[in-house]
This record gives sequence, C-alpha cells and structure tokens, in this order.
Amino acid sequence: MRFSKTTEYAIRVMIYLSQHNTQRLSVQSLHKILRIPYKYLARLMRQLAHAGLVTVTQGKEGGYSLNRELNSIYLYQIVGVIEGLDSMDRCILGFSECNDAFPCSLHTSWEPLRSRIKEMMYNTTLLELQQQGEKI
Amino acid sequence: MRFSKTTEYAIRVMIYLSQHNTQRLSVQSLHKILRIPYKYLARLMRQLAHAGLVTVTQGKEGGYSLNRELNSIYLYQIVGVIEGLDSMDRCILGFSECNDAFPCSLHTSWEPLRSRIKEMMYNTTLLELQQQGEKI
DNA sequence: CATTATTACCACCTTTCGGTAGTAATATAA
DNA sequence: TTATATTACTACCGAAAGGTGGTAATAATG
Repeated sequence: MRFSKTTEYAIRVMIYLSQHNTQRLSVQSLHKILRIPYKYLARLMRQLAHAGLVTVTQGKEGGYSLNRELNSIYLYQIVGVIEGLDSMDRCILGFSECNDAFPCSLHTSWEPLRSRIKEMMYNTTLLELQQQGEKI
Repeated sequence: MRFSKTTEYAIRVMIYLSQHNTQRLSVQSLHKILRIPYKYLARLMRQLAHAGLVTVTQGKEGGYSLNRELNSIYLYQIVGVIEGLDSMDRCILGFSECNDAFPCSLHTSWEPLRSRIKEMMYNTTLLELQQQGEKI
C-alpha cells in the first residue's frame, strides 16, 4: 500500500522545485540536496520534462524549473506521469470487472477510502504542498 | 498506490477459504478456482501456514483450511504476513523521520487517509468480508 | 575558439517480484 | 503394501524496478 520509489522521488523533486520556484536547478544540485541517485534522477527529470511538468534548459547554466503556476500543478498529475492515472481507479484486489454493481469482497470497505485518496490527489496542488512548509 | 500482487492473492485465498470454511482445500483446487499460478500459490499457502493463518494437512486428501474463527482473522494480519505491518505506518514519501511534529510536505494531506486505511484494516475480519458476498 | 557545465541518449547492471520445475516427504486409500 | 494425491523444499527463470556508466549534444563563459 504505497507509491513506487520513483513516484516518491518525483513528488519530492516537484515539491522542492516549487519551494525554489524562480530558480533553474541542475540535476547535480537536486541530486545533492534531495539525495536521489544522480543518473536515475537525471532520467526522471527528463521524464517529467517530457510530460510537460517542468521546463528544461540545456547546456551550461541549464537545468530544470516548473513549467506552470504552482496552483495549476496537481498531485494526481505527478503520480499519473509515473504510475499512470488508472492506478487511482484500480480495484484493491486487481479485478478489472469490479464495480459498485458487481463488487469484489473488499469493494465496500475499500471504495470510500479509494475515493477519498483520489479526491485528495485531484484537489491538492503544489501551492498547498509548498505552503505546508515541511520541517524535514 | 496499491497492494503487491502477492498480497492480492493472499487476501483472495483467505476470503475464499472463509467462504468454504468447513472444507479442506488443496492448492490444486484453489489454483483452478482462483486462477492463481499453481506453484506460486503453493509457496504462498506455505507462507500463510507458517504465519499461523491457515492450518495444513499433508499427504493425500490433505490441504489447507482456516486456522481460527472468521471473526478473529483481521485484514491487517493477512497484509502483514506479506508486506509487513510497518507498511501501514509508512510515510507516503518514504521519510523514516516523518511524524506529526516533523512532517514532510505531504504529511498533513496523507495522514488522515493513512489512518483511515489502517483503521479499516484493523477493524475488518474475514467474517465481514465473507458476509459481503462478492458478486465477482 | 576552447573550456566547461550542463542535458540527452543508450546500454548495461542489480535487486526484487512474480513465476516455474523437479524431486523428496507424507499420508490416504485401494 | 503399493499407487496416488497431496504438501515441502530448493533451485532456478524472467520481467520489472531501481540504479550505473559512458559518450554525444548543447550552450554559456573566459
């Protein structure tokens, strides 16, 4: 019951970028600060850029920064890039046929929770997260 | 944001056993009915037996059945066998230092959801699940 | 123009998860 | 007591996730 490590990385980077919104940050510096493996992070950043969540500038002095306003980048979008959006609609037991009319045994217990999680991800932007001001 | 496939298997098997509580079921039959890979399921059943969730009888006519009353086997125990109990207390971003006093940026958003999920797993027994009477 | 700091790209490596195969041990039943 | 249906155990296989290394392309700056 968790995000993949890559999704954790993605969220952490996006939050960090939102806390340093005006700057352009290199993979090197993000790697050092967030302690995410350099090459792996480099690939991840390209993926986020490809998905349009960040902009990238090549060459010396280049790097990454957010592509849009903080309040227009939603948590579900970040998760969606890595795990796919359907990960948030999935039956907890993995049955593709599971729905309210033909529920699996866990459906009644899980559905309200699933829907709250989804709601949270669809309502939370980087602005809210940035305003939380992590202490960690 | 999901259980591992193995955890899904484990829950499905336990629910099936609870629906056929009096019987002793072989891996062969469970495999055919639930369409879980035979040898993989065999190993999983041994794991569940080792954890004390099911009892096993060897030899011809042998097989598995629940070890305890339906209302004394909790969902968290099944998940715990496969993913470990700490999976339900884990910070959503993977920070071991994350807590209410020193939260990560997602903590405030995630904590209420995490705690509801945990609550559900600690309050749900096979009895409730069996009574759901899945249509799938 | 040469140097340097960066991203881009590609191939590979390692670990974990899911899955398979074969053989030994066990117990029932004919 | 022999055949058979089961679990037990161990080793291996394959795919996916996570991680590394090297080199080319790009662009700023001296």
